[in-house]
Amino acid sequence: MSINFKTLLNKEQYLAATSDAKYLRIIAGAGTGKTRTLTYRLSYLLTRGDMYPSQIVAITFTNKAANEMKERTLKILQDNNLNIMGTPTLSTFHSFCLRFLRKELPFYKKEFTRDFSIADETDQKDYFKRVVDKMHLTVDAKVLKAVVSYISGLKTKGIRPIDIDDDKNLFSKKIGFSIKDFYAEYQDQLLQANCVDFDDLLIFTRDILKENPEVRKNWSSKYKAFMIDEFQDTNDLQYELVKLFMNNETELSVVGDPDQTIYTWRGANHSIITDKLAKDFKTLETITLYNNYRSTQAILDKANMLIKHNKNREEKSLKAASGDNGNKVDLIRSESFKQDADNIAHKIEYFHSVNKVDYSDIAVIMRSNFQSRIFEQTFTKSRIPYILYDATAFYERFEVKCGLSFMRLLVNTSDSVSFERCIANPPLGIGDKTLEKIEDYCYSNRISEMEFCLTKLDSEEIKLSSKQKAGLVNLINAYKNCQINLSKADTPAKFEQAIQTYFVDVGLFRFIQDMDEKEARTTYGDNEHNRENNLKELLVDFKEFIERAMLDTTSENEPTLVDYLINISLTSASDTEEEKGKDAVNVMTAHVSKGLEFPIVFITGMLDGVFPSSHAINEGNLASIEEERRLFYVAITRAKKYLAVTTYTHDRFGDGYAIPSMFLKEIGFDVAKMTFGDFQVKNSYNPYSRYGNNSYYNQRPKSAPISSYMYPSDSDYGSDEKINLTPSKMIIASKPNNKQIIDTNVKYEVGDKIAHASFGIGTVIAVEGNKLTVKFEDEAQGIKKLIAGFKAFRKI
DNA sequence: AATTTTGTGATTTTT
DNA sequence: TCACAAAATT
Repeated sequence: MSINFKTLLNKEQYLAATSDAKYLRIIAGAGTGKTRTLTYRLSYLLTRGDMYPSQIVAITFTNKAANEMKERTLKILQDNNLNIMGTPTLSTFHSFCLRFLRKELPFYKKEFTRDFSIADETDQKDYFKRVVDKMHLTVDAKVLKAVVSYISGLKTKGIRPIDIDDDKNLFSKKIGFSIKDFYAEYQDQLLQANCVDFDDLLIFTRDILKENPEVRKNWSSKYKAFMIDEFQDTNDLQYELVKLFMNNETELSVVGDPDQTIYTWRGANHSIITDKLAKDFKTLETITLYNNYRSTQAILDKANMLIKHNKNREEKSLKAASGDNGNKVDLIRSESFKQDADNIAHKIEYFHSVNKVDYSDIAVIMRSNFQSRIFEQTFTKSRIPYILYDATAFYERFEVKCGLSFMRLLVNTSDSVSFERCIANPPLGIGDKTLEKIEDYCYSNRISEMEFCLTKLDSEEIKLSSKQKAGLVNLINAYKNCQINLSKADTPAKFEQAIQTYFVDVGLFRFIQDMDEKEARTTYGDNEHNRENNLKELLVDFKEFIERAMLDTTSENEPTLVDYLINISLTSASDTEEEKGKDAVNVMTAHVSKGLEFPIVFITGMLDGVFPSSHAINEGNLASIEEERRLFYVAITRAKKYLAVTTYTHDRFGDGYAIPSMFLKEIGFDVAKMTFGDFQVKNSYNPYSRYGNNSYYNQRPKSAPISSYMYPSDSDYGSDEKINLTPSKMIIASKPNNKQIIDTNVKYEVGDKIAHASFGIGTVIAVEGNKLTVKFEDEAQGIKKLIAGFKAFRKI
């Protein structure tokens, strides 16, 4: 049996999936079946038979996308009765580099051990604060914020402290101290803590590959093909990395859509896909997918209308393959953000009860996370189940972070930020002053804070009150006890038990329970044991990880706490895999929505200063607005059958009068004609003024009845309008057992006939060791080189 | 005097 | 939810 690519894909998709071009660029507009093409391309490469699965790398934007592609590809293979030996690597750039560094970092940067931790955003802030202290600087919050964002800007570009010329640096002059020294001190702090941040994962990988030709040679020969998804959001550093991991033999295929570049603030550079790639790889072949299978023409019309306003782009417009115009796109207007949420809830209920639409087929997309709160409240009140794709992910929550800090301390004693968190929550009576003393002592004696506690607590070198000392003694006893328990643990339950005992012993559980109680008294008490439950959830999550790791037969190593901590540090908002069967409305930001699709989509809060964001408006340049426009474009193109955009007349604090987003006018909702009582909305955005002349910052009518600010309504939510919907269900792939035994016993000779999964019947025309040259009966396939022993083909 | 608790006001997007 | 300043506690 073989995969019949031709019947499963359209012409362009087929050409893209089965192309043998060494360098391939696939330009795929929204909804053109990009993921489908990519998974089939991966299946093609896996079964072509000239490389091992382990020699193929597919890079995706999120871990979730990676898992999804893995499942879908395995399903394709399974459906076609194909087995492969081993698995390809599917991961993000960051995870891929992490894998590299876990092997190489301790050898090339000797200060690090294999058990280094990864600093997330919160940790980074703490490290930056330490730098301020260490350098005896007095900087206010604003300046510090500017410094942090300046450094993170440098880091995404791959610029290190040594690359900075301080004399020429204008930023250093502006802030009055050396940014180079500050940045260098930050890196030193991380190094002391045996810790790397997200950007370091990429920078260190690049440096090691660049500085050590033998490492590069070794790693680049490991892989024969790279596939990169969402290539329009790749930055220069990531592109440099790809090239470093490639050699002259390596195949490269990339997929992207320049109109969906939404991460320029993180260095994404879409000229890589539009120009650079063709310059670096002369034989680059390009295939464009233009048939949109996702949305109705009414929705695509809006998307096309919108994106036309971007000057810096190549003309391209989306066409519905179905030819179906579909339902018109609605504009829903309300008086306030509360009413907006009510209206959306109302409409969702209508779809659910009248049109029998599953909640899970509905998405609410917003610009920023702060907009989510009202939907949580409203949906809870209206008993609409929902899943929030939260940026402050589970692992970022205070109580979870505390728990994780205690866990991190177990594997990395140098992690000083975790140490700080541990002695502050629950408080041990050690504050800034005492901590500073301990840190100074540790710094001059070149030991970590935890080592100090474990070995020097009785040495009287630092005066501690009896209470402080008792607290630390209790901590180290629990700590040592936990380490013993962990080393003895051989079942998931015992792993969990060890950590739970630890949490109880250090007083974390008691502390978190007290917090819950206090909060229950001050708030409306809708979340009585929230924090405690989250902490318990962390334990369960850990247990499940160990369980999965123990069942995973592909890994040779025993699962450890280190693996768990490393694994979760790269898990992001879009990765939160809620219970799959749960029928719930999906609430998320436009960024998170990238790559997803839903039959029904509401885009909420189309207001000046919300979408486009006030930041983009304040930056006052065309590029920022164009990026917001692309972001809105991404949001619109998520919708399959029905789309509504919403706006309201009062801003989110309820005290000012909001101006509708400029984008509404651009998609044909003529806001210029809509009056706000005594003034008319003109242009909401003026690229030459810092605060756009008509933005809501400086134009608020002082007093007028709210109702006079209502728009004339053209969208009758809840009416008997007929919506034609055919809810489509995502097919969830089951996990096949992919452990296969390579069949090396079969010997091939010239003249042997073989049957290949993708190419059909062929004849062996040459044998060289385990490499076969096969001529296929299908003229289009021609002659291919295959490796004997692959399950992709067999002797007949 | 050092530390912890309490109140207040502001918040882009994420690997 | 989080940071920061002021008040309360040890």
